[in-house]
Amino acid sequence: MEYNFIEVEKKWQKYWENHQVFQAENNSEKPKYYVLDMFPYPSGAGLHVGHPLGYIASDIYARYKRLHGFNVLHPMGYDSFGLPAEQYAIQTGQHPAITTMVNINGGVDKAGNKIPGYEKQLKRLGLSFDWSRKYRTSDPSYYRWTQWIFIQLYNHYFDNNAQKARPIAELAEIFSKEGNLRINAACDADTPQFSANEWKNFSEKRKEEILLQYRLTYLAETEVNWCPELGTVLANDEVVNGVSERGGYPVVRKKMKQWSMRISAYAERLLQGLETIDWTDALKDAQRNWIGKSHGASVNFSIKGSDEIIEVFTTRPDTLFGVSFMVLAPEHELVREITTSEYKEDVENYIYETSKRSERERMAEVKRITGQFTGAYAIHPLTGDEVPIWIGDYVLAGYGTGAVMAVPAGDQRDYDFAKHFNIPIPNIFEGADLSEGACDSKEATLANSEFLNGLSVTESMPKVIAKLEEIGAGEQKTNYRLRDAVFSRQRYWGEPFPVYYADRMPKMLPEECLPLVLPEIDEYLPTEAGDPPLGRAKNWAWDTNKNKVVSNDLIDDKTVFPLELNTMPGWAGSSWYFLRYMDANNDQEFASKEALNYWKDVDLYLGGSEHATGHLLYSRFWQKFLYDCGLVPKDEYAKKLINQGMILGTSALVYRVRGTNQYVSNGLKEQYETDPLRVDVNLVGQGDVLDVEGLKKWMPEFEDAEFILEDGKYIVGREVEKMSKRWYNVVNPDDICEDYGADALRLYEMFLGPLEQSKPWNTQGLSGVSGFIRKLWRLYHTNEQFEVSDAEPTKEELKVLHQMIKKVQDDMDHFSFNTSVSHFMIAVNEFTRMKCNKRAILEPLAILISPYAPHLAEELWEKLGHKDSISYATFPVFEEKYLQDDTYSYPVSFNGKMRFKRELDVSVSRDDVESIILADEETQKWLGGKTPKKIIYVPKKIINIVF
RNA sequence: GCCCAGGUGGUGGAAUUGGUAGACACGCUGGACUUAAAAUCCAGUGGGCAUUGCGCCCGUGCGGGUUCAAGUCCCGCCCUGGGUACCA
Repeated sequence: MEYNFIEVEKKWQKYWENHQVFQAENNSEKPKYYVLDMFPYPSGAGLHVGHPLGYIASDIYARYKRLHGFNVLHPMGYDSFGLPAEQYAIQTGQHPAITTMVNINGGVDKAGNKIPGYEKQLKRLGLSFDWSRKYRTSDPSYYRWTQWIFIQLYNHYFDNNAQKARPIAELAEIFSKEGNLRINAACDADTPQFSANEWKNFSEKRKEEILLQYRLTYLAETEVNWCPELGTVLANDEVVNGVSERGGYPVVRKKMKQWSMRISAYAERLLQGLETIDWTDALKDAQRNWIGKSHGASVNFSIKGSDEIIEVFTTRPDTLFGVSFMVLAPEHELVREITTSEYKEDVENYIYETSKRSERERMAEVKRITGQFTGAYAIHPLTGDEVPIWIGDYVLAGYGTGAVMAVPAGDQRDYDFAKHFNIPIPNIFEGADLSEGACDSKEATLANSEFLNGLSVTESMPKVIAKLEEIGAGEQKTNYRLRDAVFSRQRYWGEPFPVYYADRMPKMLPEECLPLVLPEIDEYLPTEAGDPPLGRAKNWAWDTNKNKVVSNDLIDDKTVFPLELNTMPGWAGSSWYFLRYMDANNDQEFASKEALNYWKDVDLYLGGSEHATGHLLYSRFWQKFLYDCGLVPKDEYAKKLINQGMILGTSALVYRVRGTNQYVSNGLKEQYETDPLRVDVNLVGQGDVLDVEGLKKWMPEFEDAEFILEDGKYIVGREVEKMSKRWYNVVNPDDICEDYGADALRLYEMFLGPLEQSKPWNTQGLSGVSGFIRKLWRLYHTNEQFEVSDAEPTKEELKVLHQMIKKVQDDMDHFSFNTSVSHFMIAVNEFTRMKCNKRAILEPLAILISPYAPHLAEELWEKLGHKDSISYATFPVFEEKYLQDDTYSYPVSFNGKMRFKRELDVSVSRDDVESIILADEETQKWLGGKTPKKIIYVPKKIINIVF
């Protein structure tokens, strides 16, 4: 009886579902283990073979942990709010909720395309998810808590001294006692200073405005990335190379009133926290760079004829005597104030020109130097010299203070600017040649710098900072690149903010009124007035008496107020989803204290590295905030994180002879002038042979094609590139499950190579694991009948078994799934050779392999006479004694080159080894009469003779 | 430019602390079975020289070095992939 994977896989998937085999317990005596996959967005295109790589790896680990007696939480759900479903809604009018449902459960889209259904595809892979904890971020029962967390953020501020969040009510208390002069809290840059008395005399609205400048989520006029094509703002991590990450549309800078998250307050904690978690260095580095901590000084320059001062941040305060001009960002708030009438027009023109240029244009023209003198002068704090103030777009409004002290001698950008505008370049370094460029060496010695002359960079830093502090013109300062994250999206398919506006000030809905459910609208587009799509909702007002959503007609701004029209960004729901899995069906809290304290954190988190500076930073921030509020037990939520690599496609190329409809086989293409064209990889069989008839039917353009064959076959060219529909190189896991089975797919994806590496997919390779599965099956069968013997295993058989146990265990510790698969093959080859069908070997073998090929293992387990699922069997215990050999086959090397082997007793002494080896005929041959200088003997490793 | 990861047969990769380079597979070649093909099984397969037998020489991106011994460690380069970019 050959192994029928189709039937067996169906049988066990049904069994697991019916018996809820993988349901995790929230109160268990067993130790917990939480294995999490990154939240997928269920797209209509469905899975390709690259997607399940991480799911398979995490599933193997989860199953492995169950075999070791852990209570394993291994959940799955959907990050279902987001742009693609909404873009589809704009095009077709289909509600994004329906699109999302179809994408998850399968069906047919508006254009009649068959949608495979994300969940069906996942279930076919035999993944041991606890489906009872499944949810979608677009479920009101889920986003109710996203809204709730938003309110908590709104109700807190960040105490810089304590480095933690505190209730905003405490802050108001402090203000009424001592104003804000002494408080050290994270706030907007333009927060005014006031005394207790001033505070008391502020109107209620003014007080609210000021508190808003401290809240961890706040409404403020900010410079945002506006994407006109998508009709929404985007966060920094959603903008890649000046265009939107999704769609690649241009992004421009724009000032808008938006909700923001004060993530910058947590910059230091986010940085420090990295030290405590086991994530890859690449990922930690990416986060460190994004946070961008730098040490330096803030220096205040007064302005000639003005009370205003310009504060700059510099990492090189030692070069202060080299300042020959200042540059402000065009958006800097003081620009208009300080510009002299003479330069007003030029400055206005410059600001206008800059604002027109998109981020992308600015980046593309990095080499273009632009700027404009303002006519104003700053006063150098140490020399008293007058320093001209310029504006230039190489200074970014969002970093530091949006102003720099320019030291052309020490900074290449300042140097280029000075050269371009003929500004003097005073040399402040001993013996530096400034004819070609700035001297940015940290080894330089200072000159022309008064009390710093002759000092090195490191020596002068503290001196100059001390001086600045002494005269009150500056201080030591640490700066972070990390900026607050814009949290509003002018979109429909996202969480509504639980916010209404009274007298244009935001007010939170009462917590008990959540969720605020997304309203129905007629079209998923902005309103004619330019308001976000929610502006189309007819019932989108909040009645503060009835505590419910009512018709807009009832708005009176006394008891009925308009609701917020923006929605939350895609990352809102994914910033805390890992907590919800702990208690997914709780309708009283986001998760119960008991559940949170039992599961605590994620033990293993698997996902792609593309989330390094987005999701993985935001979610750490929310976790830290919730931790500060005492709502979660850990301030880092994922102990260990692994980034799985990408599986690349292997595109198939045909070569069209230029100007004809003839296609020439790969081996002959050099004889013609050809253009390569990509064709569907599914038309290519063994040996890269193209199914010519299939190609003719595939697309009309090939219908009348002629083919120049080699050896009667058309051989395609191959190219490795990203798996993508447009390259026709997408391989669907459903097809693989159909042809080879899910177990074969699981084994093969792991066998392909190290988890973290990118590697190309090649369907041909599947025959290897497929053959292995059959071979394994045959071990348990004789003459097509299941048959195992109860005979005692031999020493040799036990050795192979225990070698495998050890290997699998070690590999698991290092997440080297690929080498385990190789080792299964080796062991099965060995047992086949030994004709071993003993229960004492085959039972543990089935358990060892069950995380990788669970369907096959369950079937064998049942045949072995077990009533329960193999998922909760006990992992075989490794015993060293079976590996111990009496002899070892030593490689004997001469000057490091291996020449022959000799079997020696492991207990033999060094002296004996030397005399045995020297007496050997082969040794004498290799020595050729010379005397050995030295004999290296490493027990159970090597013998090396040096001569 | 900066940061990170990587470079081993025709291909994917193995060699976990320096100790037999190329495990395990794919592919390819030859053979068996078959009318034939597929499937299956067996053998060979890093390159070169020799194949009359032993065998020998060269080989882990390149050039140096440390060591009895280097794919592995150190120094200097080259290349590929990813991230990031006027960050003061």
